Amino acid sequence: MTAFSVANVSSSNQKDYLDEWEIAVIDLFLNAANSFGLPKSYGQIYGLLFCKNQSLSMDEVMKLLGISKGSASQGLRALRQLGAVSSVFEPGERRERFVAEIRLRKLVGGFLREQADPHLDKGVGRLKQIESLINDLEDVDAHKRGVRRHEILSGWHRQMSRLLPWVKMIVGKSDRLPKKNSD
Amino acid sequence: MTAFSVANVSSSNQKDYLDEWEIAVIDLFLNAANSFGLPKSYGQIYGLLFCKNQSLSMDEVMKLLGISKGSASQGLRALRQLGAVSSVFEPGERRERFVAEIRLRKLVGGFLREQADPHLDKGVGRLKQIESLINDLEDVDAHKRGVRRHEILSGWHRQMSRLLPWVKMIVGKSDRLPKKNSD
DNA sequence: CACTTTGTTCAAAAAAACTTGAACAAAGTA
DNA sequence: TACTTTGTTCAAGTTTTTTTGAACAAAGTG
Repeated sequence: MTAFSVANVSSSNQKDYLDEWEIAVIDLFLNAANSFGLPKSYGQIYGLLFCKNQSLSMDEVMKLLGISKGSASQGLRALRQLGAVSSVFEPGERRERFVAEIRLRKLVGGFLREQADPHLDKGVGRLKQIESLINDLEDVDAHKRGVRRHEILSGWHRQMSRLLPWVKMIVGKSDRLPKKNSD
Repeated sequence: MTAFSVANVSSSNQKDYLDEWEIAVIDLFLNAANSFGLPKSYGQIYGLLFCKNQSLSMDEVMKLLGISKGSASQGLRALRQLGAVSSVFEPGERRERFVAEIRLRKLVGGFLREQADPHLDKGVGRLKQIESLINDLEDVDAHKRGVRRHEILSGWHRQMSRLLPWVKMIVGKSDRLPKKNSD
């Protein structure tokens, strides 16, 4: 399981199996993706790229993780959209290759931009719609209750909007560790 | 749809249908629950309680939302566990009644406590396991790569741990709006 | 052009998550 | 004790989400 891992190298200087620790890391990201509401395969793909210190092609991702073409294609696209993965074109290589973004600030920023911001934006419209429904109420007490609820929701909305910039800010501080020689 | 809503009051001084704005608010929370990774029915239940200015029994929740006993029971339990709902016993009433927690600070705090904290805690163990797998590596370069990855993950873990207290703090500021007379 | 490689799409299959309701438990009442 | 009300549990059913893989498109090559 440990020992000289010399055999089993493919033509592209790349093992065709995963080390135990890599499997553990991939599983970590699988779970993380899950709890962020992303498909497991996205987590697996990100985890795999995170482990490697060189770019991988979609084909290699498929084979190493044992997932289908469709999953790999869609997962890589979504991860790129989130800013969690970027594609590189090695000179003289025809196919696209992928690397993981490892700056937490970028990962969090991308996630918030793609997931949180749209929700807050939709929230504005929803609140307006609710407000107008409440204004149609004729019963005075019912109206007052509605107005109060709308105020609370608006307050929450404002607070969440104020929170996000802070999150991006705080996560940004002291991101990378002091760079070691490796990589 | 608007007009004098006087008829249709049940024995407990409680309408047995929902106003349009209430339906809209419930739908808002349904969507919100969804994007926080909670079942839709939890969002509906919370939304319903949020709209009302008096406590509701499980039975009323079931009937107003048209959901099953099982969903209502499980949803209310989970929401109470999250601190989003609390139960009250009206004097002389035999059954439990429920009210929504509307302080954002409490809601966020409960969510983080129940969802984020456990993940961070599990993370500690996972990181240790990964570390030990990496220490088993014999190849020097593979080991260095592993160590580097472990360092990165540990850094992320530390950052997320630092972030949570800030979130609770920031959301706490200027929570409630200046209290109006209603309610 | 014919052929290969690379990547996308999407309908159908599989898996996961959620909801239901009947059986059960607990506790109050007569 | 027998009956009622209130609430829980969980296997089975339903819905939603995710994955698969075959068909297709795009682009390079000889």
